[in-house]
Amino acid sequence: MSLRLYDTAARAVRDFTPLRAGQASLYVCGLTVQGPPHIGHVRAALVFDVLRRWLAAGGSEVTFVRNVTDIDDKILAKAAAHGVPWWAWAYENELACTRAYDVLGVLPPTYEPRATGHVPDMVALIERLIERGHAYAVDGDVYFDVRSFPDYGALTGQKLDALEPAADTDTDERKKDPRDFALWKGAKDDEPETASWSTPWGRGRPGWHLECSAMAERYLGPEFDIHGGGLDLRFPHHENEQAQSRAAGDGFAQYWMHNGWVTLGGEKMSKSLGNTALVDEVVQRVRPVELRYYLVAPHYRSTIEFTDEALAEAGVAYRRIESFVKRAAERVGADAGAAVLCADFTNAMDDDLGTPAAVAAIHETVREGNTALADGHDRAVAGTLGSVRAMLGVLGLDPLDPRWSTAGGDERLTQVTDGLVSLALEQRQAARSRKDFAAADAIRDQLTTLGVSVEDTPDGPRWELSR
RNA sequence: GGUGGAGUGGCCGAGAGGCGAGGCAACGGCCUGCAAAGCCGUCUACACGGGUUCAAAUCCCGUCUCCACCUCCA
Repeated sequence: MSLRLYDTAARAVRDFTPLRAGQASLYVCGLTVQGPPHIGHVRAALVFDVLRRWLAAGGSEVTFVRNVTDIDDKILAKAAAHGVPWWAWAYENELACTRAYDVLGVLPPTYEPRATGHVPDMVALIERLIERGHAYAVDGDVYFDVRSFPDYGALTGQKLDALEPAADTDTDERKKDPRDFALWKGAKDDEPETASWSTPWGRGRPGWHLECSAMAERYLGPEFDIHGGGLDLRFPHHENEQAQSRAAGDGFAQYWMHNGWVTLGGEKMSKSLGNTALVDEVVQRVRPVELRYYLVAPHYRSTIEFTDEALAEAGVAYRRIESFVKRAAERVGADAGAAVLCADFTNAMDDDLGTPAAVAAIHETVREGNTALADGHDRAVAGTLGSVRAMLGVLGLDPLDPRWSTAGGDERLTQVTDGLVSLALEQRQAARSRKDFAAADAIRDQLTTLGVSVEDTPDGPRWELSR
């Protein structure tokens, strides 16, 4: 089986056939950097990170572009409220987002363009749209003429006349149709000088949707394979992007993918509801790799209801896998065993990124590995270890990846600790061999109190810092 | 009003006409000096009411509940 993906535009799972064989081009809507990222924001990045890794694992050369929206109404408003320049506010939050992505092991995109750096591309696109009769300028604003484009609404199955007229746009009598949306917004007197650029229609700033069309074309060409983003972007954002680009003559995205929500208390995580869990906060409570497992294991199109219990459970499940990988690596070496993906895993991932079944395949291989470990079948241990690590790698969850290394401490201190614990364990082994179990257990209890958990294995005792 | 989703065992979470996903918890067993870890087993669920079918969690009709988008939004 080859890769099949759910295409929002087709409302069906379709075989993925890239425009250019052996290559895949992706454009994903990144964040509007108006505040620090929460779990929901980062889920979107994680979903497409897994897609990108899977495409690469299949041998594709992936070009992955994820934009940063660094100018918009909210950024301007929040920066003003905090008394800082809008560009400083945007950049500060962009850095916070980058840090959150990095903490969770999201690979950097091939390129990460910012809206403010692409005004000339946007102007050129607007000019094309005006020439083709799909846009018109009024008093420094430029609008897309939705009536001029019969396919408007195709992506999400909207009929123009059935759309609920929006209060703010409906009253604007300069527009030909209330649903016409802004390609370009003329500068207003109360907005900072630095937030406008000069254009043939006067000074102003980009409308939200335009940037993605312009940047996707610049980096990926007039048509590309996959466009992704959160569910809420389907309409109007993605609908408008598609309308602009196609009205301008571009083929644009061949597949549209949208990830589901992270909810809290049954509702979409959002600033306005105040029900957000910031990445920085959650990462204080659980290890980032466990948070990643939690967000990657459910199917990307399903809702994740964020609860501490579910998060803790994900941590336990992940540690089961991690524990096998570490014990197996100690036994046969980290790189023993070929990186073979199980057929179940591959089939699951090919079926619209079925991470739940893929994770189940990992757990089953772990069970085989544990059995091999107990039976002392080192070749089987090596085989399952190689396989498990390869599968985890696709999901960005390999515990042996240096990125997850918790070490980072003083190396000399680590050596001393290791020596001291070994010393204690030798004492304990001596007590055990003379059947003085009271003494042996006392040593183990003391170590436990200090946060060192001890377990006896056929290869002797092993220890690690408990969590 | 328009559009699109969801309701699964104690919990998380897949599946989408027949063959008990997987994980967590619980219980029983094996292993262990005792633990821990691990392994084996038990717990047979699909919102409700009808219908189609030899067979329905899965298809059809109806009902209820919840969520999302149509304004900024991952």
